[in-house]
Amino acid sequence: MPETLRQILASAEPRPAITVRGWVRTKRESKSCAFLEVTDGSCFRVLQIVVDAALPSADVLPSILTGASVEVLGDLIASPAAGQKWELQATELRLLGEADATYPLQKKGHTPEFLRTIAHLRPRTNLYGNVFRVRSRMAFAMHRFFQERGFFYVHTPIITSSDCEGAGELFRVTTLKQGTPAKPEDDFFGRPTYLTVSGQLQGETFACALGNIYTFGPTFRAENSNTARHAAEFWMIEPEMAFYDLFADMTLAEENVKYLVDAMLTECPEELEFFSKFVDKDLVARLQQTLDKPFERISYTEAVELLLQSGRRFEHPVVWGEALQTEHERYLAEQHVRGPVTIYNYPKAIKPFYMRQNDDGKTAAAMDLLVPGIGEIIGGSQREERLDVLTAAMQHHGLSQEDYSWYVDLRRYGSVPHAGYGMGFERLLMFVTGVSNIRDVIPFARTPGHAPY
RNA sequence: UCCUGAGUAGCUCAGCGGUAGAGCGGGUGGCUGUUAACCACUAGGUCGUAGGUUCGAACCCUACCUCAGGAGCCA
Repeated sequence: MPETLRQILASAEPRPAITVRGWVRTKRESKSCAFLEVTDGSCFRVLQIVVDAALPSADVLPSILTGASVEVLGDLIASPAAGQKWELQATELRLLGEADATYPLQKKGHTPEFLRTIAHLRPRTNLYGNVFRVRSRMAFAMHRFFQERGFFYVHTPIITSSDCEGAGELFRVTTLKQGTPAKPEDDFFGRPTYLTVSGQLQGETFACALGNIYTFGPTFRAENSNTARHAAEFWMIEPEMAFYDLFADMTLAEENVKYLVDAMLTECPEELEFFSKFVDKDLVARLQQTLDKPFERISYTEAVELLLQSGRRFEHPVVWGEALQTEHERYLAEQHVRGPVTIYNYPKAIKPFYMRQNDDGKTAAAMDLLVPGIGEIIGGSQREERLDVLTAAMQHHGLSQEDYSWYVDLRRYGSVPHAGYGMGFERLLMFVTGVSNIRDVIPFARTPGHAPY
C-alpha cells in the first residue's frame, strides 16, 4: 500500500529513497531549484519538495501548476530552512495528472461562497480539508460514545409512511408517473411514502426491546428554510432510552456533547488550531470552557421570567405559552449564561403529541440544548408512556389511531417510561469547528433550489 | 416565504452619469533555498439578465435571476 504523507511527516529520522504522491498546492521557482508544496489529503500539513534545476526530470516543471498531481521519488531530509521540519530532496519527478490554468483554486484565499460553487474541488483547500477530516473523526467518536455505554445502533428506515409530527414538511417518495391520475394504492408501496424526518418513533420501538439504542443517519426536511443553520438533507443522532426520565435524558445529552468536544480537542488538535486561527479566534477557549462546568438548566417558565426581567427590548414579545424566538434563545445562551444551556418543561400546547405531559397539566417534559452562536443543537423529551394520555393527545392533535396503532401498541404491551433526543450532527460540527454556515460542513449541501451534484 | 444588501477579468475588489481599472492567478523573461517568494513585461471584459430614463448608463429607474446577512420553521 502507498504510504501517506501523514505517516511520512511523522518520521523520526531522515529516510532515503521514498515515494510521495499527491497534489501540488504551490510552486516557487528560482534559477537553481524549484519548491513544490504537496499534499495528499491525509493530514493538514504539506510536504515541501525541492527540485534541483539540474535534475533530468525537472523539465516537467513548466507543466506542473497548482492542482497538478505528481509522484516524487527522493530523500526525506531535515529542512535547512525555517518553516518545516522535513523536506523531500527529489531524485525523480513525475507528472501524473496535469491541471491547467483554468484550475479554480489559487494560492490565495477564496470566499466560502465561491468555493460552494465548486463543491467537487473545495475539499482540496485547507479549510474544507480540515472540516471534512474532523467530520469523519467526529462521526466515529459519536459511535464510540454510544457503543462504550452499551447502546445499540439501530438502522431506522429512510423511506417511511409515518410523519413524526412537529418535525416539518416531508419529501414525497413515489414511482407514480407525473400527470397521470393514480390512487395512492397504485404506488410502489401501496400507500404514500416519504423520506424520513426522524427515526424517533421507530427508535422507540427498539428502545422498548433492546433498552438503550441510537440512530445515526440522514434526515430530510422539505421546509423552504434559507438560513445558515438549515439544510434539506442532514444527519441526525437520535438516542432513545428505556427507563430514562427527562433529567436522565438531559444528563446524557450533556455528556454526549462534552464527550465529542473533548474527543475532537484531543484527536484533531491541528485542525482545531487552524480553525482558531482563521475561522473563529475564541474557538479552542470556548470549547475548553464547555468542558469545565455543568451545563445550566433553566425551565421554560424561569426562562420567560428571565427574559421579562432582562430589561431588553425584544422584537418578538415574551409571552408564557409562546415558543421562544431566536433572539430569546440567543439572549439566554450568549448573554445570560454565556455557554450551553438546557431549557426544559415547555408549554405542552406548542409541543408534539408524543411528549409526556407534566403533572401541572400545562407543560410537557421537553428539553432543548442551546449553544452560543448556533442555538438549538439538541431537542428531546420524555415520551408519553400512559396509554390513555397518549391516545387523548393524539385525538387532540387530530391524528388517526389506525396509522399509529403500532406506536400505541408500545403503551399497550409492557409500557415503560422512556426518553430520547435528536442531535443535529452538522450543528455540533459547526460548534466544534467554528464554521458559521451549515453548507460548509456538508460535503454536498442540499438547500432549497440547490442540489447540483 | 419575508426584510436588507450585493452581483464589474478565472478569483478578490475599486470605479457610482462622460475613453473599463488594480492585486492575485495565467504567459514570457530575470533572480544563489523559497515559505500566499520577489522584480519586469504581457494577454485577459456582452460591467448578472431584460426593459426603461438620458445627447450619453457599469453608475439612475423597473422587473426578473443568483448570492449573502437577518427573520420565520426546526436539528
